[in-house]
Amino acid sequence: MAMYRIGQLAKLLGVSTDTLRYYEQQELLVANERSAAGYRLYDKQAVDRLRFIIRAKEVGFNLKDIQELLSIKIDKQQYRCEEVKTLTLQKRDWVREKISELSIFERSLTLLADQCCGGDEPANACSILTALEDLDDTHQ
Amino acid sequence: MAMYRIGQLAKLLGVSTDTLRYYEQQELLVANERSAAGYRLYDKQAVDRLRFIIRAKEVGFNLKDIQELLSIKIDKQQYRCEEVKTLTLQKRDWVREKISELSIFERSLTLLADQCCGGDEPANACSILTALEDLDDTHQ
DNA sequence: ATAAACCTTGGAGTTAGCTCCAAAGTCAAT
DNA sequence: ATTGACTTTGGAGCTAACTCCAAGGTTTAT
Repeated sequence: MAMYRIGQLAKLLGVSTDTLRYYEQQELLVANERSAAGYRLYDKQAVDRLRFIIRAKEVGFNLKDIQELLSIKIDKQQYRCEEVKTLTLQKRDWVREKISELSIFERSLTLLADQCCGGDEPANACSILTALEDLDDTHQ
Repeated sequence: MAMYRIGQLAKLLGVSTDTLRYYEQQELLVANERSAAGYRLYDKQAVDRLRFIIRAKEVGFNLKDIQELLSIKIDKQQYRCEEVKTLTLQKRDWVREKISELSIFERSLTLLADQCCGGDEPANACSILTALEDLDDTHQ
């Protein structure tokens, strides 16, 4: 069976060797074997597992979420579809919350920028600074 | 002139005393005076400055941005409206970028959740896990 | 034989914005 | 006189996900 050393696996999936060692420390991906010299050796299954981790990150899960997903994935019998869906929906809700926080920023900043002449003159009466100084209505 | 001690100012604007000391260390808000015993004393101007900081945070500026805004605010003659507007627009663009990154997460997670039955049965063939395992089409 | 490229470990550093702590000094009220 | 609330400082710790480093051992190619 073809085994990968850490650098080969890293290159294959486009992560750093440091990241792989970090994932091992976090118990996300432990090398299944060591060579005589103590080198980490990864098999095909480990490649798949890392691919899973990377995909899960791409859709927005953090490493803690991914740990949970992995333990479900390993012992699917013991878990229900519902749990996986709940995790997914919880993460989606969290993402939605972040988006709406940022949208408030976006609106406020746009409003500020729109009010500002942006001209060459000194910022003495810059409407942005004024809005941030005074009792403001930015949030309405 | 009414001077505030750190705890009073903190309470007045709803931040912690630790935060105020941190802002001092970051040179955002330095107490203009010290009492005989070495207590920080803040005047009305400091209150305004803190209010400015809080408002700027509310619309999405980080402390580094705020430092820049403050130095413009202090010496308005030396700066132009354009610079303030540019800062504001840059921050808005950054916020927009974050939003669109999160929107990709949101779409992917929604797609995954929609495909999943979410039922009581074991997660053996859970469509979410499968999508993350296999060469996937989540991003299309 | 030796250089280049690879691997090991443990631990420190990064970013942002705080938050918490201990030991000590100060102030107001009882 | 003493309690309790307040303040000071310096420094450590927190979160997340790495990233970097040093000192050493291994493998591979020439």
